[in-house]
Amino acid sequence: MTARNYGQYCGVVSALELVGERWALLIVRDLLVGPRRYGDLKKGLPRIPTNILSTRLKELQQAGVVRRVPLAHGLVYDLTEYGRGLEDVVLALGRWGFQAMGEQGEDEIVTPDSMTMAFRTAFTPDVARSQPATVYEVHIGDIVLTLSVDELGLTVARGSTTPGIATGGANLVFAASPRIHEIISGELSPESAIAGGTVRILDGDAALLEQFALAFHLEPAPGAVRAIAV
Amino acid sequence: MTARNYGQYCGVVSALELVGERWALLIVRDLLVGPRRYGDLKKGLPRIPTNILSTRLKELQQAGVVRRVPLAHGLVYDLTEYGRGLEDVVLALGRWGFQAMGEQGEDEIVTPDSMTMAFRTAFTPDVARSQPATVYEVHIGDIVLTLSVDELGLTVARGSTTPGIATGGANLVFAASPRIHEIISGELSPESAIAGGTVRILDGDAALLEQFALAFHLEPAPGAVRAIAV
DNA sequence: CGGGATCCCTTAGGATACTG
DNA sequence: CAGTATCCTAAGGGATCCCG
Repeated sequence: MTARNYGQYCGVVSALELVGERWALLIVRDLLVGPRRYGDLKKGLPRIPTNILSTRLKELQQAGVVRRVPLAHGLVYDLTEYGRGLEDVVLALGRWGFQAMGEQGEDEIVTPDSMTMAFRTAFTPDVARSQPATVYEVHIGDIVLTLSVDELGLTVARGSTTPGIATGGANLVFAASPRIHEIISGELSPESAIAGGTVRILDGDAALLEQFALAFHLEPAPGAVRAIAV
Repeated sequence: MTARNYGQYCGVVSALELVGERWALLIVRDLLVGPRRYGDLKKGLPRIPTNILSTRLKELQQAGVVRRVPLAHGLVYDLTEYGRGLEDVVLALGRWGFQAMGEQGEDEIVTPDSMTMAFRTAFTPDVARSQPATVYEVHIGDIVLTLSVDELGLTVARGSTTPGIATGGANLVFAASPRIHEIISGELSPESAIAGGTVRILDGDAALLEQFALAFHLEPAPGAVRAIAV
């Protein structure tokens, strides 16, 4: 344990000693969406070995980042207020990492929680404030997220808000491939996304996709590496 | 290599695959201060094994984060523009980790580069804008940093700007222990810091320490864990 | 079935020595 | 000074098993 300390009196080092181990920040990423059971976390991070998930959760508890909350039956893990302070870190990482995502790999999955945090990352409140309040229902594979944008900001909920009638709550319902990435980066315009089949409008006003592209936008950094050599 | 991939199409994952390995972000932290030679990096990160430093630098180059720059004699490592985009990540980590720093440990060192980034983290431009332009010269152990604050922001330089006459450039010159941490967190007021010996005014107007404490401030988060059990 | 604990094996990473 | 080359420990990966 002594050998694995960085040995510096520094904020960055303190942070890395608490959440710098493998998988730790991905657990935090999912918990930023909401409290999760052990099994939820495992489902959201399929490649994590169960012993690692177990030890990370213990470490995060000891660090005061995560808390076990007993439930009616079972229990959930939840971020403490202190742990919630990691949102800035996760969003900053997501923003920077967005540039290097490139195309979706064969073995790369997309999860509801990672998509939720991705939309939170891409959301630009300043732009959204000048828009009318809008509800988007986005389908990506079998993931359904409802994005509610208003002057207060963004709320992401899992599933459709109106399970019966599609247009009950959402102003725009659309299905997208993970190439929605290119809409958010601005590489693909909303029109050509619809034309090219990346986006399929299921209900509502297709013109709202323009508004969506403005509210959810991440500038690609110059010099970003698109393809990592393997 | 396949086993060490997180296997998710997600910005946070992409970022962690590029800079999430041990020591990587600390190398980036130091390079954010300026280009550094291999030996400089080693000096700034005394606990890093040389083979790890070597492989990290190669990985960071391949990721497009770091670039080798040949010099008149020798060479330096420098961040690419893309790598410089990690500043937000490092500052967010530093801000969050600041809460958990507590007292300086026996085996914990402070380096010029980590202090430089710490001041950049604690700097609050909004407050500083309402202050007159000021130059602080801070001595911490044998580290000397010159902090120039004006309406454009903060510039941190190593050493004294005026090697001959102490007051030539700096409005306030003071020596501080690493407990300067408590001034930045607000736990220790400037007056009591001087009274208690945490800060020793070497030159200039002692009242400027109040202004310093306002310009460099990090709010401690509630629920932060101060002492990590070992 | 949720919530882990245990096992074994591979490999990253720590310590040190050595070289162009 | 700027890195390789070793050797070795311990963290992480993968599968399986356990317990209420």
